[in-house]
Amino acid sequence: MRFSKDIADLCKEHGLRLTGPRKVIMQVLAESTDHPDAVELHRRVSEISPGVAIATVYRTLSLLEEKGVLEKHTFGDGRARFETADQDHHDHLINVETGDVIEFRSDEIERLQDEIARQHGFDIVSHRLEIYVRPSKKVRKGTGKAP
Amino acid sequence: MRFSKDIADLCKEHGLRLTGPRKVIMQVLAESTDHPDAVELHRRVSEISPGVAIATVYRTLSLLEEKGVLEKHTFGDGRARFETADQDHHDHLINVETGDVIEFRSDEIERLQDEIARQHGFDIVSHRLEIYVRPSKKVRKGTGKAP
DNA sequence: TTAGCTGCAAATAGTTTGCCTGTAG
DNA sequence: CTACAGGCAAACTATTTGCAGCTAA
Repeated sequence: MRFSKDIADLCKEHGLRLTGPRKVIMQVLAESTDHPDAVELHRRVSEISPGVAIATVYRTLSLLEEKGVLEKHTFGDGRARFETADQDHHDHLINVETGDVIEFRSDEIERLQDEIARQHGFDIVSHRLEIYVRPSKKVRKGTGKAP
Repeated sequence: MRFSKDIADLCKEHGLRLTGPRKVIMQVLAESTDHPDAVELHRRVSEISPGVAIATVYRTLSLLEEKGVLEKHTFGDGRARFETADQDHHDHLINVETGDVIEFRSDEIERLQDEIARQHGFDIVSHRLEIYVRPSKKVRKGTGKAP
């Protein structure tokens, strides 16, 4: 997960104090390649800095969401997951067998959504498209997914 | 919300006993035009039959979901909402100002999703598309949405 | 009769909050 | 110095479960 700028700068820009817990939490987020939920994030943070309370993780996450730095997602399983909001918009492909989340983007789908909203007399505020998938049964060379 | 068949038949078909609480819960579901969550459903059920426990509502809902009669949705707000699974597939347009949920379907979007999954070497298990919208600012006759 | 239901209350899981101490700026 | 943060534990919300009595088939 990549932040648009340096952690210190991000805090400064949004009027947040650069504290120890915050540094660690944002550091762990920055180094995550997946979409961890708050509990998992806290677990990772605790490995580096055992004293950090999970309440602090939640407070930091909602603060960052409020500031528009992070986006919250809920992939159907009750828990909230986060990712940086500064990058290009994308949707998600969720592998139901492994839980892996793959990002993708389709301008054509975006355009169709816009059209549908307009047809109903609405403007789009945001949207969420999640495709739950499993590896294709058909053997095809190049998937790199040998069982 | 319309069930594919009579409540009694549905129960029989899935080997479920047609009990008082179940009758009321399914009745209320059948008469709902919105997508109530378990707590709201329990509230409505209680108006008709005050003794029904919310645990029974949850148990009935997950039982019906398990049997494929209902589909569970989570529109970002922690709570699970349900709708009948027998009808044609559709996606949701959520009016963020009123909370109203409007159903729609776009074969073209469906087709594109399929294409994307295939490109990544996956088969679609299911998907979820939610477009969060607000009434268009542009005045257009015929929307029937006078503020 | 009896496996399947139910109500009740207690248990979970995820998340939020109050309070009082700690510290970045 | 002091307003913002953090730790801790209690509070909350949504949902699940154990148990003992009830009932549809």
